[in-house]
Amino acid sequence: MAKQASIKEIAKMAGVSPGTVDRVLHNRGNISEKRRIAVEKALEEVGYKPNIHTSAVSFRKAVSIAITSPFAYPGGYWESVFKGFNEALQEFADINISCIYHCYDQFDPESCRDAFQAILEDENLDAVIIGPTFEDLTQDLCSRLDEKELPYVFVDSSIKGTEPWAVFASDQHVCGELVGRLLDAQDGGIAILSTRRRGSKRANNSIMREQGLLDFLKRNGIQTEPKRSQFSMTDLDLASAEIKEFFSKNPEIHWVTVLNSSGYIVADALKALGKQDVRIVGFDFTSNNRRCLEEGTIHSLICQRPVDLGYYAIHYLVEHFIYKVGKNTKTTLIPVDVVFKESLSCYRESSRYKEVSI
Amino acid sequence: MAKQASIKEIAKMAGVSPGTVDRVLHNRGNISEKRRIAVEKALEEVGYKPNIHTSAVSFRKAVSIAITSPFAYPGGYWESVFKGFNEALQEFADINISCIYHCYDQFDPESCRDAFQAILEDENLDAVIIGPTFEDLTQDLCSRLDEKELPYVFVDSSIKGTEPWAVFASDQHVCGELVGRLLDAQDGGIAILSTRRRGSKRANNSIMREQGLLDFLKRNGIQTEPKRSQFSMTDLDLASAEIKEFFSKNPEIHWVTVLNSSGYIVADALKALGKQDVRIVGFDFTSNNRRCLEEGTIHSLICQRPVDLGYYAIHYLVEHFIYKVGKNTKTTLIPVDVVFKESLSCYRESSRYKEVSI
DNA sequence: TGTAATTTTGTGTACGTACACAATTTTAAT
DNA sequence: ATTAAAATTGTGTACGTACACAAAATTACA
Repeated sequence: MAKQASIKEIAKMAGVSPGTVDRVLHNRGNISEKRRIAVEKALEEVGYKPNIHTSAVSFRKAVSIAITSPFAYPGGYWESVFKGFNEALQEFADINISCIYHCYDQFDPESCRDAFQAILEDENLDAVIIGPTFEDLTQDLCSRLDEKELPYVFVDSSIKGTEPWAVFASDQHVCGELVGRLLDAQDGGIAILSTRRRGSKRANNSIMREQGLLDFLKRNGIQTEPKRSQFSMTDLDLASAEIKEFFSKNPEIHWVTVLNSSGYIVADALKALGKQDVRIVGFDFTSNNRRCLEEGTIHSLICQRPVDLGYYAIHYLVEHFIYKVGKNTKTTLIPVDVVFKESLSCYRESSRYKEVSI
Repeated sequence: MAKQASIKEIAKMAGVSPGTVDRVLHNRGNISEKRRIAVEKALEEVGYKPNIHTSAVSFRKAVSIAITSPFAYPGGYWESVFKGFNEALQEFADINISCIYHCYDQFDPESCRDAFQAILEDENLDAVIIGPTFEDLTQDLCSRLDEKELPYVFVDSSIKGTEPWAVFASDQHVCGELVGRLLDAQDGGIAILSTRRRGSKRANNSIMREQGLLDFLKRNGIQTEPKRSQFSMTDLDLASAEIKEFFSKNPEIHWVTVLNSSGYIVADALKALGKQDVRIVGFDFTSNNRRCLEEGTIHSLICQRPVDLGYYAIHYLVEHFIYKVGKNTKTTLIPVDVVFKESLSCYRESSRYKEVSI
């Protein structure tokens, strides 16, 4: 644990003043070639790293971050992402950060357009966090942000044709393969049930999950195509009827997955029918899914650590503001968890673990 | 995001000097009742929280931490814990921390005694991190540390009859239940294989895991007791022979668990035999187990996030030194992960996620 | 060569906390 | 009431970085 060299020491080594070192560090220009090289040599020599604490102390600017994502419903996926935002903001309570939320209805492109417009009209922003849904709208937003040279990061998924500063997301193909592993199904008995979309395109995550599942089945010698069906996600009675009809028409189905957070709707419908010979693998640690896991009507949940997505997005931006690091696009792959009834009690959906009194 | 009040502002509110506020904050004494109450009222009123960054900057003491645990073998469990120590130390590179390792042979009480003795003789320590094995020796060490008023924390498991400042561990009973869930076995075909111990008592973690598994089986109506057998963990040829004999004598066994990190030994033995009709559920993301998961000879691994154990232990101590928080024993329950072949690629054994260039 | 403009470099202060030390007030003892 | 001792309170400086501003050096131009 050798003590870190300070700017002062670097200055002494290079035979310049601390101010000059600072100019090199922050590319502030107005510096002679000779000294710049001397300073860079000294920095290199001792492997200089700024002291995060004093950097943070000296960082007196206020930071304004806009956040746009689908609306966060209580107990839902995006609420967890928001929880992550707040956890990070709490950790950075010493720094003056203001977040402005511009949420949209993930089934209504118009509401998304409005949200993005509001962001583009805000002249006071330092960065944007995007939980994307509509590809074209998001591409448009991003190219405008590029013009304004405003950094933006994606959470949950990324959109092609954009230049984000960072992406925080899980590998959805792996999620799909895990579905296959967890269903542990025999040939011919598998169904993929999904929520009916009103007009809008199918979510990219869900497409990649399906591909992962199909690849798994192929690799493991399961030939029969999974059966597919849809159910309503707005009218629960209708959904229940649709699900009932599907299973009465397809009694050979014993393994089911729903590739978004709506697995609980199928679980509840089957529970009402008293049908217990179907294994359901669902997605996301939402309150409804949690309940079904507890009840035993959902076999397992594939979870994406949404809290971490939010936490790391804020963390990344703040660190980059403090350190004044330039753009260097990175994708952070967040691990995927498998949660069973048995591990419900110890699964903590927090970027920092909870403490328990003993 | 209301700006945090500073000590100066608190002082103004209470009509005292900043030094007086500091004395209240750190219980330095020598303060009149009247002012103490005034300051406490002001602190309460604004919900004062120290600025972690300036606290860290002002913290100029050197900290010395002793770490005692079983030896860390390459690719093994404790190596990951050590990785966590180093990750935290890197994060706190600004602070002058020195760690002294006193590792012992987890099968040799004498070596443990020596390690503990060395810790007790070190007059320069500020805290101790203990990865415990031998109950009686650890109890003895802890009571000596209590006498010296040295803080100590446990990682991996805790020892009863001690007064640690913190514990970082996973719920082993849950781990055992997960084994049951993952084996997904039928009555009568289950075996618990374990490594033969030379003299020493059985590890507490392993006992609790077994209890969790038995509880799961009972709850799920599996009546037959699992078969048990032991194999050598030092002589791999002997182990292989023992495992071969067990399975030839018990052909009905199709579901096997090894309740410590040695699952790969069984997996390799069965692979050599060409026996593929046995599902193995193992423990810990060690390099050997990882390989077997990849090969498909181990079905799934229950993993304890050892990196997090190390990371949080250091983190806890440093934060407590900086904040000068008093003893307030807490147990932090680290979640348990289930890793399959499919999720191998995205499982990151790090407290801070890795970045990937896109 | 002298002067102004420009570039380069150095200096000083702020951030909020911790703590040593100085200054002041209170208490005790005569 | 006086003085010493003790208790209380206030002041000042350090930590390492960031950045505004002052100072110095260099260049441009007459």
